[in-house]
Amino acid sequence: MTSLTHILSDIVGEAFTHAGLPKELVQVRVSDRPDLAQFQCNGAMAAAKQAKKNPREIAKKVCSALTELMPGTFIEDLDVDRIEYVLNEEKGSFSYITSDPNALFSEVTIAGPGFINLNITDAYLADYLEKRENYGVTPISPSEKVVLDYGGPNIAKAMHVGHLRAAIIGDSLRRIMSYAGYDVLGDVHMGDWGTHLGMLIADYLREGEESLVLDTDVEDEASVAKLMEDMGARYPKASGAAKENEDLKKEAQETTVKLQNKEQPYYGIWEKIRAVSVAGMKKTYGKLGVEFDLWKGEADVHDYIAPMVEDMREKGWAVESDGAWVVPVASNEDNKKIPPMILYKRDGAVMYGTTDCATIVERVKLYDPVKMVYVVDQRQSLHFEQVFRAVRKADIVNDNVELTHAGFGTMNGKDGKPFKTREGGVMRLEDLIKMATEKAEARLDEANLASDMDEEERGDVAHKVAIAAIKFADLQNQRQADYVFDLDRLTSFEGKTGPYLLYQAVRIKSLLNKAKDAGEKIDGDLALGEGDRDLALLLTQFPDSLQLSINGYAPHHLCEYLHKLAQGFSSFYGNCHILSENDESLKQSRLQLCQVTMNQLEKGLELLGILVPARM
RNA sequence: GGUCCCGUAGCUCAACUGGAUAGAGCAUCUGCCUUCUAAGCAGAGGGUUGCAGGUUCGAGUCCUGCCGGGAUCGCCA
Repeated sequence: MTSLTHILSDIVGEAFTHAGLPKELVQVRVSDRPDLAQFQCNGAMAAAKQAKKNPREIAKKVCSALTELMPGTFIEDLDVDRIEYVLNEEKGSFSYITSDPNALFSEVTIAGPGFINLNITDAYLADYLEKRENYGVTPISPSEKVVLDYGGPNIAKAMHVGHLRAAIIGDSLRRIMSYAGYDVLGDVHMGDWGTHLGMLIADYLREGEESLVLDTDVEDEASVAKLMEDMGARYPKASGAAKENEDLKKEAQETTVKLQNKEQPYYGIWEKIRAVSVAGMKKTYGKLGVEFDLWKGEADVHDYIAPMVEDMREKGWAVESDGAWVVPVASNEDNKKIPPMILYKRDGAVMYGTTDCATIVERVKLYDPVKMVYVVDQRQSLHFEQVFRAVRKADIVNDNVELTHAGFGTMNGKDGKPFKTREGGVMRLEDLIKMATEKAEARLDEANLASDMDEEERGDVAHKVAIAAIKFADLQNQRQADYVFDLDRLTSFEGKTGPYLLYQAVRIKSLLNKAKDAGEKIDGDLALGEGDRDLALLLTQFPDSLQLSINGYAPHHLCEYLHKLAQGFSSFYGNCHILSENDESLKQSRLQLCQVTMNQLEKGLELLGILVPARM
């Protein structure tokens, strides 16, 4: 990224080197005291700590070095001692101020225990914004292959709100990383090979109702929905029965083993169940606007399992234990108990750890990624710890490949317990989207905004608003922490919400359209004044928010930034004349600022998986 | 019981990994639609960051001990 803070960090870093200080300590960032400065660098204090010296003295040396490095930046050479004497009374700290329009810094100040505060000139700020391509986002080079795993819905089950977070966070990370130059493959990685299917297939066969499955037409939406409905009702019944009855449980386990051995008729029924489920899943993910590059499942790696386990046995990594085949992954250095990872259960069936390992085998073979990232519920952290240890132990991946479980917190209800509907069940994703869409439609009608829209546009706008509300409400939360699922919040359109961001983008669109209708070209230079500076400064922070999001697999940083930007624009919009501005060059400059803001908002929202309607 | 995570405004959440005066939204209150979309703007009130110590120029953030909540601990995923 060549964000403004990176450029400033490089410059101040040079000054550090010049002053004989380690430049790694330099990280210029947006000041958290905007009343004092635009940017700050805390490196002098860190350097002082290392060298056991006075941080203000260090900061002075850095400022002197800055002057030497950038003659012309300052009106005259920085005589630190004199300036301190001169300006001390004025500002309570010493600083250097220039009015040179070609300068980069307009003010450099040392404050408090040793903060180096930096202000840049409006001219440099304008120049930066005009010349930066992609808003300062520079794609990594060379590109790196990344596999992102963020699906995980089980086939034969309706998708519910529990699948929301993985989908939304993962899809956003896919978009963000892709934009930042990574070669990303998003994999839905469905649960299609587990015991729940043995249970379900056994139930169909016992009841003699397998034709319900086999006669379903994958092409026909109603037919698909009907089977999904049937399976959705059947599974809890079968699962409950198996818990009560040992024979049924055994039957389900045996069926699972037969299925995993691809025996008929089990495998044939399964194939149909999977095809139907995928059709249903694609529809739901489609409504959410969540996309995948790979529609793979656990079953797809089945053929990798036997050779993988064989290899592990030969090399002694896999051992027999209580009738099962396991990989011991505990280590002496552990201060916690890590159970061995089970490859084959006593009954011969595989577990999801087995398929997860085999999936890594396949991913290495087919894609050879440098990162594999799992966006999966935090509660599975032990599982991933086991899997990662097992594949490293067995040399399936080498040490420079990153394996990350980017876990997310549980979605709780208002009572602090995992979210349940009033009926005690889980809320379906389809129902959630429907509720939000209806609410958005009502809002359109209420504001009389849709009166001149046709039915299609009205539906499209309502859908975009609904998805924006749901996604933004989720994405703005820090990934790791549990959070409260609040239907009112998820379908709220005011305040810090997705629709608020859409609204700001739409207002700019509308304004720019008006400008174009009036014959404006929107290609003028930026000439920043008092009213424009805050917005312009905000616009430089986009790449930083992306970088933070990538580093932490945490899209909420981007959300935070976009919300600030939208607020900044809204404030600008309320306080400044744009189309009605009499000063022609100022008008042009402001239109330009609007254009950049709009582009960035729209791009940023797109990276969150949110689309902006033409109007709302 | 072992291990791990969490505790920030009435509520829901941030705080760029140790920085300055802890920020947003909702809710409450006060203004603003006769100029570009009021899904908006300007402003007010609201905090002992669970408690008690410690580390240092400096702690919501790090270390210790409590209190409270949650997750997880071999044949489910």
